[in-house]
Amino acid sequence: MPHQNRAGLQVFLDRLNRRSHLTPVEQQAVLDLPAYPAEMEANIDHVALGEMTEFASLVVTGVLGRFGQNARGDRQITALHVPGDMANLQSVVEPRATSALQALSRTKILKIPHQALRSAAARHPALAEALWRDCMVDAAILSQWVVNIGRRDAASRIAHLLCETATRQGAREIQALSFEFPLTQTQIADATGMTSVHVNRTLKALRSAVTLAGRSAHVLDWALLVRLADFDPAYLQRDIEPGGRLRIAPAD
Amino acid sequence: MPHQNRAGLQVFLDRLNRRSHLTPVEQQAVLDLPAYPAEMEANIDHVALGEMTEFASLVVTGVLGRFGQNARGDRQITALHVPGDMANLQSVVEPRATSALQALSRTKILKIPHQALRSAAARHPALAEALWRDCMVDAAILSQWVVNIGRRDAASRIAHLLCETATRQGAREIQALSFEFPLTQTQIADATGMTSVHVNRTLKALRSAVTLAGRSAHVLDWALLVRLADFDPAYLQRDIEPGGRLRIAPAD
DNA sequence: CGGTTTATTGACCTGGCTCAATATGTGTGG
DNA sequence: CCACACATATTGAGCCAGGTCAATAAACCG
Repeated sequence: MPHQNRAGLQVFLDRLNRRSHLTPVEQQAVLDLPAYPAEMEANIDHVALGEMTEFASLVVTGVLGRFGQNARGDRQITALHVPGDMANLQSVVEPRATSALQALSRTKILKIPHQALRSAAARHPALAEALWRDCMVDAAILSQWVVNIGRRDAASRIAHLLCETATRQGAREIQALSFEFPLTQTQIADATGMTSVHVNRTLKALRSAVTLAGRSAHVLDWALLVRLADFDPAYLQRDIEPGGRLRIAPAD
Repeated sequence: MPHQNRAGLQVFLDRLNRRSHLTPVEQQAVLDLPAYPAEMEANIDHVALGEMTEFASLVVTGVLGRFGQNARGDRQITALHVPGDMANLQSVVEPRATSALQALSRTKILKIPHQALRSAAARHPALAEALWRDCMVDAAILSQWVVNIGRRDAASRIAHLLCETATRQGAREIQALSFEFPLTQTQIADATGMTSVHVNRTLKALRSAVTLAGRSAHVLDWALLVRLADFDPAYLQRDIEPGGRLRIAPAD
C-alpha cells in the first residue's frame, strides 16, 4: 500500500486509540483497510442527499462539511470534518445519506469501502465498538452545535466554532497559536446559522482574540477566545487516560 | 419479569426490528434484558452533566429531554425522547454524560444496566450494530435540529418539532389527529432556541394548522403543518422495507 | 491580465427579545 | 369541594441583534 495511505489510516487509528482499547490484531485490521486516495473539489456535492454510499471518507488534508438546507435553499452546515476524521462513518450502519457532503476547500481523502469496514467490524466486536464510539463523539459535537446556534450570540458562536476546530486539530492551550481554518466567511455563516455580512462584522469584534487570514486562523489570546466562546472541551473526549478507554468485549 | 417490563422492551425491540434484521435469538436477547421500572419527576436532573451513568433509560410513558446550556445558564434542549426510545443508549459506549437528562413531564422509564447491554452487544455483533444504528438515527435527528434552529423562522421551527414528534410517535398522515405532547411553552422555547413569549405568539399564528391543549397537540391540517414546517420525514428512517434492513454479520 | 470569488461597508429594516403586568390553570391540603 | 400557592400562559410596549439589499474593494486563480 502506498505510504500516503498508510499514514492516513495511522492518523485515524491514533484517534481510535485515544478513546478505545484495541488489541494489536484489531489495530492491524484498521491499518489493513483498503484505502483509495481521492481529491474533492470545493463546493461540489460529493455525496448527495438520499444517495446510497459505498465508501466512508477519511479526511487527509482540508475540511469536509455536512450540509442540510431549508425549503428556501438556505444551506446549513451541520458538521465539519478535519484531517483524521472519518466523515461518513455513520454510513457504515446507515448507508442512505441523510445529508449532503462536500469539501469546503480542496480536500484530499481516502475512500474506505463500507464493505471492508463492515467486515472488519463484524470480525472484531471491539473494533465495532470503537467505531460506534467515534460516531458518538460526533453526535456529542452535534449536540453542542445545537446549543451554540440556539443559545449563543454571534460572537460566541464563531468563537466556539474556532475553539472547537482548534482543539479537534490537536491544539493545546498555548498563548499564541495558528491552525488551519480554510472556511470562507459565507461558510462560517452557514455553520453558525448566520449571515455572511454579520460574520464579517463579528470577526472584527473578535480581533483582539483571533484573526483569520487566508486559510488559517491566528489566535492572539486563547484564554480570551475560550471565555468569549463559553467553550468547555469535555464533550470532545480528547484526553481519556488509558485506564478509562473502554472495550466492550474481552480481548481476542 | 413483570408484564409491564416485557411490554416496554417489546416496544424497543419493535423499533430495532423496523431498521435492522435480527435473528430470533438476538431478539430474545433484547427481551431478556434486565429492566428496572422507575418514575422520573419533571424538571429534575436525572443524569447530570459529566456524570458516569450505569443505566440506559427506556422511555415507557412521558417525554425525556437532553439539555445543554450556555454560560448564562440559558438552557437548550438538544433532544427529546418519546416512548419506545432508549435515551442514553449512547452511554453504553460513552458512559460519561456530555449533557444532562431530565423528564419534561412525569415520566415512566425502564432502567437497563449498561453492563447487560454491553454484554448482549458483545455476544451478538448484529445486535451491537442495531444499537449503533439506532444511535445514528438519533444523530440524524440532531442534525435536523441544527438546520431547524439555524435556518428556519419561528413558525417553521415549532411546526417542524411538532411534525417530528408526531411522526416519531407513529402518527401517519391523517387529516386530523392528536398526539401526546406534554411540553410547556417554555420547554418548546428551549427546544427551538426561542423565548417562551415568542413561542406563545407563534403558536397563535399556527392555529389554523395545530393547537396545543393540556398534554397534547391537536392537528387540524397535517398537510399545512408539514408545509409550514418544511418537514421531510426521510431522516427518521421509519419505513425501511425488510429487504433493506441491514445486518453487519451473518446470522448466528 | 481578466474573470470570478470573497471580503467589506453603508443604510435601513424586522423578527424575535426584554421587561413587566395580568390571567389562567393545576395540584394540594384542609 | 374550596382556597391557596405555584406554575404556566397571555398580552403590551419598546428595543436591538442580526438580517436584507446593494455597492465597492480586494484577493485569488488560471
